[in-house]
Amino acid sequence: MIDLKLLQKDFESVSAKLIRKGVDLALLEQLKEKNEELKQAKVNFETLQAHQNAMSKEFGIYKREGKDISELKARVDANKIVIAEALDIQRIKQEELENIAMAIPNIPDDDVPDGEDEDDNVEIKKVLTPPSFDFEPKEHWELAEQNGWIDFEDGVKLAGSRFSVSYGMGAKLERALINFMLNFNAQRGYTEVSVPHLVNKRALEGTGQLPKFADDLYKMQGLDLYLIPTAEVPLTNLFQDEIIPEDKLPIKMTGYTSCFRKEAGAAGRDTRGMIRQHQFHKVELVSITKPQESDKMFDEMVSCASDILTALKLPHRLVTLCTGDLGFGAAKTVDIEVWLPGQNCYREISSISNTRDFQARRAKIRYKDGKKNNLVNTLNGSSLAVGRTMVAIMENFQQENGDIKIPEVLHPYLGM
RNA sequence: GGACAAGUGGGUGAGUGGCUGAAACCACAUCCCUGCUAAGGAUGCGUAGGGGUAACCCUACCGAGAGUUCGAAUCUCUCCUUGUCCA
Repeated sequence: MIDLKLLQKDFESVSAKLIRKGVDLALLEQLKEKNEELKQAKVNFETLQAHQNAMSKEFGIYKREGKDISELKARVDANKIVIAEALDIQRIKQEELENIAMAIPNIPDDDVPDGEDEDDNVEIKKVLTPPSFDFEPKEHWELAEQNGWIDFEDGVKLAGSRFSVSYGMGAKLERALINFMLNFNAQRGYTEVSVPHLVNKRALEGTGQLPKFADDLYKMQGLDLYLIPTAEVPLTNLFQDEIIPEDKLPIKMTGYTSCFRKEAGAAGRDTRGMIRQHQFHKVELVSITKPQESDKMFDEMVSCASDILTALKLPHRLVTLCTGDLGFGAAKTVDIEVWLPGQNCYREISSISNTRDFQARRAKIRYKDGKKNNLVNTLNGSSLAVGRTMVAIMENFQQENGDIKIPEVLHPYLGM
């Protein structure tokens, strides 16, 4: 959630920044107005309540002194009705405000480039050179089927389209990649955490998936439980409502989970293969820092993800997302795109975001800054999406006969 | 799944209707004192929101929500969590 105080105080600059991200000015003006109205309603209610409390105190004194209370009671009773009304108004205002505020995205950082969509993202650098082939490189689904690694039909049989089943070396490679990535992250100081794959509504509100993106989530029927779309949700919400001692910061976590996404609105995109699945494996990084340290942490996380690809000898590039492509909760995002020879293009394999205090405000994650409690900054990033890493390995290391060379760093994990 | 019990501030823990935002102790912070030795003393110490230049004042919060009452940590109901016993 954005800082309503800041919006109130500095409407011009906050709204200008949000307009860059495509937020309607009228909506922001409405938000500001609602905020004022709520404040008014609160002051009104609290004044009445204070009056009521004072009278109730008198009551005690009257009783002790044996005085007649009927006149006082009449006054108190009358006030009660007024209070109830004032409280109702306050509640309605509160609800109206929240409905708007929870749907406003994060304020983009000043150095985020303007743009409409992914075409306007800005490349930071390329790492490693894409391989050249003296034959026509195949796409991963062809290689996956030819090697017997992945069966897409079996996924359909069990669940439906956009599910797949891995076999033999395909399944082993998944497991090897997860282990390799977790160990890699651990070496960089990230504590491995194993979390539930189901979370409640509060957690999803905390990280910003709800209320706005309910259609992308799988919900358990009749229960307040959702399948997680990313480990970012449970990892970040581990600290929901917590006041973290200053010396515990920064907190660096890594975790592997399956991720579940309905992919609503993605119809027709990447329907073949395993680029876009309803269920996929991902190793995630989540960090919690003081505000002044989050930029440094952000760079560190980008490097961590990039270095994993380098260790796997996979060519990739780093791009800064433009305002139009930036996610709901992110102030800044760097995507890592891996080279896919079969598709002859770079495709997203990791996304690292600094949400600043956007999630912290929603999830009430704070730290003690000397005497005061301050909101922390939360960051998250994939390191990496396992399925897409498999795709990259297949396409980059394919031989003319369809065989695939396994990257050396994975050999120990595969008993090779 | 059933029965019973419990859920209070960083921790332990008191508190069964008003003088309790909450005793006491511990921890913590600042200051003071001191050669009789892991000492003593003073003060401070929850969170969120709002008002005031400020001293300060107001509102809410004792697992969550609803209710009774002029007034609830304290009574009632529902839910959640934990513990113990049973299946």
